[in-house]
Amino acid sequence: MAKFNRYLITAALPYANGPVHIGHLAGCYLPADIYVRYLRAKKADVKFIGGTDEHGVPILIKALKEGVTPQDIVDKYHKIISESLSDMGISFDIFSRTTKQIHHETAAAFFKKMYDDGLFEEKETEQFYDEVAKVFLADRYIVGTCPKCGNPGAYGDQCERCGTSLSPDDLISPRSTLSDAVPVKKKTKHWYMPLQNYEPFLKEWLLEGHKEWKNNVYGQCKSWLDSGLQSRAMTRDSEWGIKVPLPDAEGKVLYVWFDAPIGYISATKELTPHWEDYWCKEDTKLVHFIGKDNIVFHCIIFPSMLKAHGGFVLPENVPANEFLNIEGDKISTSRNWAVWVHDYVKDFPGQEDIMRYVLCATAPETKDNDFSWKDFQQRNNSELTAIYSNFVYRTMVLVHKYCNGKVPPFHMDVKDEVDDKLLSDLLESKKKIEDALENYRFREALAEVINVARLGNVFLQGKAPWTLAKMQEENQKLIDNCLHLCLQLTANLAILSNPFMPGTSKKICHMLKVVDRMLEWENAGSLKLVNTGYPMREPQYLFTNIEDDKIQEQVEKLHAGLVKPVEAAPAPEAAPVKEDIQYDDFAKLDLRVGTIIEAEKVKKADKLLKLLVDIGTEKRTVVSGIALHYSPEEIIGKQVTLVANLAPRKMKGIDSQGMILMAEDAGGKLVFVNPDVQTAPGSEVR
RNA sequence: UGUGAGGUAGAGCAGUGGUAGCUCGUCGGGCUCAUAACCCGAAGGUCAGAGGUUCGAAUCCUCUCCUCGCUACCA
Repeated sequence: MAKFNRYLITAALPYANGPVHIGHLAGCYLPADIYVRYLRAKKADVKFIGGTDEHGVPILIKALKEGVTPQDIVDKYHKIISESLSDMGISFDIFSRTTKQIHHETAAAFFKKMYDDGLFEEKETEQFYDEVAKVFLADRYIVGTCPKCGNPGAYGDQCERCGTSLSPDDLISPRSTLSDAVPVKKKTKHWYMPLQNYEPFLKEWLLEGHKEWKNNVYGQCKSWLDSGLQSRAMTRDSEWGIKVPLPDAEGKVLYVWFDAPIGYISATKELTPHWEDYWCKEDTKLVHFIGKDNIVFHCIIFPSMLKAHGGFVLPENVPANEFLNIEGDKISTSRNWAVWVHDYVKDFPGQEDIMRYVLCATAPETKDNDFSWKDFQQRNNSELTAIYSNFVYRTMVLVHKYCNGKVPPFHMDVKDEVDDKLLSDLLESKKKIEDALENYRFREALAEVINVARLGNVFLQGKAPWTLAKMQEENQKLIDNCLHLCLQLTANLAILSNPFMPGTSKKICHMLKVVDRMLEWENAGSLKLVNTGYPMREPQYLFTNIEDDKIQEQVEKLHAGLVKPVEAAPAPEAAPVKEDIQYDDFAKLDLRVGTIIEAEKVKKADKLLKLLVDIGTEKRTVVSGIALHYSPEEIIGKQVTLVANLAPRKMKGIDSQGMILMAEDAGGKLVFVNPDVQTAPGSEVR
């Protein structure tokens, strides 16, 4: 740590088109805040930067749909998001927004510098355009029928049903999601950043220089670099965003992923005139806290931008977390499967520390993790209440009972090895916590904090002052020593848990009547935090048990809020009937009834089943794309209709001798077309 | 399709070649200052599966299975 004289900590800018949920907290805001509070307690020079990301197409679209301006949307969500985060004690030094003037200027200047240095490629391409809504459409905003699986709700970049990567050109009957118009191709010019030019730099800086990064982050970056980078457009056609600062750039804005990370710089500028100390001096440690969805932008693209522009420090680490699930299911804002932060602070006022604790304890640090209300209750009741709060409470009660509510003296003459052990255990825990925090292992650090409370309970149990008190006069010295140490340990707990649960630490300070300055990290491990003879306040509970009904209420609320997916997307009308054919055309088809006698999945193909079909005279091997609708076991013995004279075709190396007829509904569900009753295999269909 | 991360006791995790560990939960005991809280103890695991290297494998190699992500114009 000696290498660095100041810290610049950023947390991903939440996108201002909706509120934040606990997945956001667990993924980046909470770990960032814990890290920052720890650094502040160490009296480090640190700035904690955040803000809302307010540009981009989704905001524009949301505004169009709601009939308001994009500014209305971002104003609304900036307010909700910043209040939610501040309610949870996320202690940004500044929480800015990318629609601010200072950011527009900073981002535009950044772009201009790169442009002037000749670092962009100018390319003209054809993009899809919605002539009704008068906007260019990202692939995502075009829907149509998937050519592979027939899903009528496939997006222009991917079909979510069969997982195929698509381009809008592949879609059958593409439509704009905005206006339903048929997209047309239109020429447009953009500025591309040739990321491939930065490969040598990235390989050396990241792959060679930062092997200590988390597995998930490092692996992801290595995967990108190994497969080779390519040019990426840094501008978009849109009215909502930062205008491209060039003369011939009407209707062009910066790509949100170009402007958003520059938001960290703009916000620092807004915060302090000394912003350059944090961004441009080599002895600054820059750390980006993000969720795993942001890895490439923060580890590949933004560092390349910083390098290209020149004069900026590069991130020292990017400790991205994985995703948090809720009650076993992915968080989904569109289905409203989420625990919203603004709901939590309303339903559990003054109990932010419980959620901070639970989210840190179950944070998805190495893999996706699950949040459940049952777990929330259990951790509160058995860890925070039973171990932590209870230790502090019983200490306070005993001090009031046997020591008149004042810090008892410590008598050196009756000190024993158990007392010494307590101190050495405490120092060891402190070291473990520091080590874990400095290496972004927040779960581990927090577990060790609880362990300190556990040490207290073991100590208290072993000394049993309530037993000593049966002969209080002769044992007073022993009682004093025990409770003196328990009080010092309580004060230590306040320091050690402060980064995680600042509200709780404050409560302890209040009870012990000490000033907040005691919470400075260098005081941890000291046994001189409260002074002999000093009176304490009345005991108070730091945490109380949460009853089943309160948890039940939350679970019900979660399920009640769940929005059922709209059945089969915007159910398109049945496909129009094709043009007439003559009987002879039809007669060319040889359709037979067959019985499936064997079925197995085709390896390395999600959708294919290999079938053996008995058509009386022979048995045919047929590969059919029905694996998503039928399992092999359930179809053996079923009768089907087979196109028997279809030219054989190899699929996945298997010769498919025919095709099974399927009926498909508007939602894309496939069912067999088969005889009404069992019919002899080989029967002709006409 | 390729690729990244992950798969260890009922749950959540640690463990990179040498007797499988921690927390919660469960069960038994102790204590009574404390919020049915605390303390002590026990049960519970063919370390996803198969094969290989090794005196020895959760750990190294190969293959397979499962979960989640990425695959470049969603942010």
